[in-house]
Amino acid sequence: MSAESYAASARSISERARATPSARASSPAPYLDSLNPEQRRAVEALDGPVLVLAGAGVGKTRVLTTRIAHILGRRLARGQEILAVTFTNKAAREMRERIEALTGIPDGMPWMGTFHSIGAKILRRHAELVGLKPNFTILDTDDQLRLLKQLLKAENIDEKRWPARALAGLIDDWKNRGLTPADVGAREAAGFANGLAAKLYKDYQGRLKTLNAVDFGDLLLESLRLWRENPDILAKYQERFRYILVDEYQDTNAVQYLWLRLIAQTSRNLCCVGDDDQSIYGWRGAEVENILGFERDFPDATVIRLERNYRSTGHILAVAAGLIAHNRKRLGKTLFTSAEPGAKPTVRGVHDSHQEAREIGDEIEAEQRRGTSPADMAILLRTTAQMRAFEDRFNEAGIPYRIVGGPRFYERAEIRDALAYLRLVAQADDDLAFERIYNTPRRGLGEATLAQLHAVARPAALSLTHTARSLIETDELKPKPRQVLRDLLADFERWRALPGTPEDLARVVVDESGLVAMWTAEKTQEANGRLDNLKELVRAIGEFPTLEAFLEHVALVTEVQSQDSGPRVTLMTMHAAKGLEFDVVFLPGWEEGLFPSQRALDDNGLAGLEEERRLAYVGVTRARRRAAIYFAANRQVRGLWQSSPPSRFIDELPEAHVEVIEAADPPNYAPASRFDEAVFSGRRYETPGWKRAQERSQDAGYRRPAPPRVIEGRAMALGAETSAYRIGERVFHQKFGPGRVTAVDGAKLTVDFDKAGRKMVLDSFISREA
DNA sequence: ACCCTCGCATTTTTT
DNA sequence: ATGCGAGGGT
Repeated sequence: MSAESYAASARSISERARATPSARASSPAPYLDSLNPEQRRAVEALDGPVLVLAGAGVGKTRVLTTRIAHILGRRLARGQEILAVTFTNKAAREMRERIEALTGIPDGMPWMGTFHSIGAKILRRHAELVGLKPNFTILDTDDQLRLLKQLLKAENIDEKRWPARALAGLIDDWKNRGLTPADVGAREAAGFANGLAAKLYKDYQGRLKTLNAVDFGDLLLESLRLWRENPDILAKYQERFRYILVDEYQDTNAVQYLWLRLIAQTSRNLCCVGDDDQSIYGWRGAEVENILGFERDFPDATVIRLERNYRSTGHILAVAAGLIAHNRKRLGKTLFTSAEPGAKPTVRGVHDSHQEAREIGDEIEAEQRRGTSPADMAILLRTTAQMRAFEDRFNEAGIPYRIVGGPRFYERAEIRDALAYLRLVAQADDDLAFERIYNTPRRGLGEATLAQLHAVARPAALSLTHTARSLIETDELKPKPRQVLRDLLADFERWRALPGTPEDLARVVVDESGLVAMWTAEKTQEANGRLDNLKELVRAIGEFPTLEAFLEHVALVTEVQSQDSGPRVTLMTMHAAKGLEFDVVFLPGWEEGLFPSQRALDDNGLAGLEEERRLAYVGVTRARRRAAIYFAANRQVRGLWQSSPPSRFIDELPEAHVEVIEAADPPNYAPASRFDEAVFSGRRYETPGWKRAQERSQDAGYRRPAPPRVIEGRAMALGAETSAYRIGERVFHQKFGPGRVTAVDGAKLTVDFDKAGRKMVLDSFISREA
């Protein structure tokens, strides 16, 4: 039985009667003509499982959107019968827009979205079946951590030794792998708090249920459980989704894989698009192996490779290919292009992160003079911490920039406070929201009052709001907190009864809650920004029909669409850049320890290194016509200056396609001569010659690089054999002022300060008295 | 209850 | 550098 007829047999006669004739009658679609043969095959292979291996820049999104348009155009399914999952909201939005443009139908694809948003949608429909109410709250990381901290405290576990963050990571990992508390064995849990982790996980899930809440992982795990435990409901969804498309398939984790396999069982019309070379989310549970699993689970799958690159010029592509060829674990794809070779990607060593920012700023200005719009340029970084240097420099130089990712709007304290108020308006039983704001702004309610509330609420399994309502009618509470609490509850009652739009409500709540007054009172630059953010929040709510819709959006969508004011250079992490492209791409920070990240290497060895290399591949392949790589000899990390050798990835680039830019003038050696050695180590890449470098990287493997040498600050000071200071010498300390050395113990000095008396200090904080 | 200071760890990356 | 929790003073 073919997949199509199998699917068809599950549909009603009238449905089939309606769909069939017009499907055959539709005219050859003009949108197919502009596709290359492979793309066209990927679009037209509608029957049965399809795996599309799509390299960078091969028109992947185009294939996905055209495929959907094709399904719709041939009337094989209606929009609501197509399930299309992406990983990011950005990708979902883009695909939605492109399909609307192709079909002219707005909102035609209700089941297009991220795994998480679709999971949430399904879960809300059948919440009772997994022990939730339909209006359940989706916890963010912050709520989650606070909850876990409470649990750790309850178990008397030392939070210093076993941080809540680590437990959150563990639970997240289990959920990504599809493990419920019952599935977590002793061995799995042994690594945390002497095996208590399994119990904590169980307690955590219990608390979530009482709170009528889920976390991110639950959106998938619980919808999977829902399907598994309710075959009738599963069957409905299996019949509904006649076509399933998955973007960025290489990033799926175990649950997502099971989820897809289950829902696609009936129609078998599952089309997964992915690129093993761009798998960069292993750290959050993604399993590239799912690509291999696809062919195992669907042996009849059609596999289509898209290898013609339309994005980058020849040299850029060659550099990317040469780099990724160092990975062993690949399915192997060869990208090619008929575009011009173009300019060779450049490699440039600089003295430090400041020079790096300055040079790139200058290059951006030069490009602008040549007619490149700032909007067509991007700086792609390994970590968000690297952004600071560029922001500072660009502000100085007046270069317009925007940050994608970075500190998220909805995670800012002032926004989360306001959101907590709104959550409580929407749902009085949201205890985590209650705990967040019951004393924000300060209103004289403290630990003691909260403890009293908990003492009553816990055993009775009642919410804090509910408990507070009854407690204020008794004499349990002291008069003052009692009155304050009464007022607070009255505020919420009033707000809940308020007529008007969600935006009106938000404006009133933000104002009457005292949040605006709280920040206005601060009168700092920062507080002003926070007030602006609150205004922005109110404005954002205006775009939603109901408060509930807005809160759902906030939980699932992390970024906020910034109103564009002119073209800007984009500043973002390489992770955030996946799927995007720019004319000119700057890639700073290619240093050992930073990129590849030491952490990735330490935690995951060769696999970690290969993932880092894929990230480098993603970075380079974002560029259409120019890629510029930089490494700095010196970089400030957590306040300390560190010196690192250039990234091994630089030595792995194919020499013939790279232009090495030698510093015209030796870098500026200021401020002190002790940087000299580090500066020269930055030039190492030119000396040994590319050949040796290539050979070295051939036998691949994971070499542990020399750890970064800290050349200023504590680490060095502690390691120093003897101090440069002598007993009796006059010295000056930033905080304690002038004094005289009375004893030397390695780097530790005992100093009699003129004002502060005798102190033990480190010599690195001391200078000779002027 | 609130404020301040100090010591300490911390940070890759995101739905 | 920054941010959090602990501890002590008001």
